[in-house]
Amino acid sequence: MARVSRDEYLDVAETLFAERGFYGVSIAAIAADLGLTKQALLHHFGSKEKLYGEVLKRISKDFESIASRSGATTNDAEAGLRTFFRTLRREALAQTAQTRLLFRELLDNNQRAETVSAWYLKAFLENLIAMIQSLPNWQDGTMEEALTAGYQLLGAINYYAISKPTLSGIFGPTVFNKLDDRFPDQLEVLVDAVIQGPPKR
Amino acid sequence: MARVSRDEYLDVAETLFAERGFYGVSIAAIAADLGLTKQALLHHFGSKEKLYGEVLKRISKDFESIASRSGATTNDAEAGLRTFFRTLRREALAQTAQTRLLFRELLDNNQRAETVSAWYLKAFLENLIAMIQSLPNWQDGTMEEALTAGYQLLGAINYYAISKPTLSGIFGPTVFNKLDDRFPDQLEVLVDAVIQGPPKR
DNA sequence: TTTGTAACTTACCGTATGGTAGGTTGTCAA
DNA sequence: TTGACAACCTACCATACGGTAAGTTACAAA
Repeated sequence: MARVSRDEYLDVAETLFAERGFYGVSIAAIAADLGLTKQALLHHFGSKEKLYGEVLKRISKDFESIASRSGATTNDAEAGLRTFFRTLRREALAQTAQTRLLFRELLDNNQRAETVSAWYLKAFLENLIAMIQSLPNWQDGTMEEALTAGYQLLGAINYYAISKPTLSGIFGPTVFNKLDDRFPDQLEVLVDAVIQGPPKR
Repeated sequence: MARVSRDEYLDVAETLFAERGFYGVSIAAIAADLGLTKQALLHHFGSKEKLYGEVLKRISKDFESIASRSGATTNDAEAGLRTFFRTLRREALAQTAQTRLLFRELLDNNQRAETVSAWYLKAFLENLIAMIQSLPNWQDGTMEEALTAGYQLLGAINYYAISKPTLSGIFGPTVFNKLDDRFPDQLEVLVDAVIQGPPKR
């Protein structure tokens, strides 16, 4: 693999899959974006499904490194969690193609079996659970409560990350920029609320 | 339109579009699920795009009625907001096909222009902004801050609503049921945090 | 009893798709 | 200098797709 690097192939494929979904993109379209014929792509990756799988694998690796970089470094659990979600938000907004693609994966899941992303997601979520349960106020919180709390924050971040085109379309780019500006502080409010501990019964 | 009712057509189309996306479903597949040929579908709806549009229109109507039913009935803003999100959560989990389809719409948006959903979404979000800004502690909060806060809560709810297959797959249905059980209380924690007012600067 | 019409059907058609077969070309180690 | 191989290419194929055309059937109003 030489004239065009492997990462370039995957970059283009990732962007297009993220934008239009697996069925919405033809290998010919991806190849055309690279200035190649579709047979070049098939030569390198064997099939469309395998190419898609490679894209997912790479995202999975990227995510692992983000998770490990931002988590567990400090022994102050509260600060660690705050940093974790701050990093996650930054990354989700910076890598929108990846975020979109993972969303599609979440939506399709049941269809294309043997989902690559499920495996890394499991590790990711287990790490998140551990971080929350190590908070001072969460000592008697169950694992399910911790996951629920963490997952709600993930949703808040990711949902917003994929909504840029829609929100910009509805309210205009000026308003959207202000949203971007306010987002971190508002997120901090929710993270703080989680840090207070699980809901009382 | 008689032997099969219009709503049945739309039910099946909605389910399949939600499950596999616009490009992932053929009109022949939808027709087969109804025990018809694809030409019957084309006869009624003209084209695949128009059928899809009809599905979106119906969802849009459903959502409007939910929004109007659950909002603004009371003059206690706090209680109103709590009810609003509680209803939203219940509805998102009950109508997963609709939730999934709207998610896909959010992801595709830029592609198929003239998005039907954007219009109803605008009204929906403006209503949400108004509800938050009418909270006692939000009197000096900007519209962008209110939207950010509301959108984060929407994200928390919707993201979870489409994650059932994945979470069940990763942690098993038993754990997932516990999550379902804990979700409302944890959501209340976040709603409470929002009710406290916008983040201080 | 006829006539109109809605709800379908079978028979096609052009196009796009994923994938195969079999070259051609450039590079680089032996 | 040659041989091998990776990185492409053109040509082709079977299938599936969205959509059109031209019926057929059932039924209800005139």
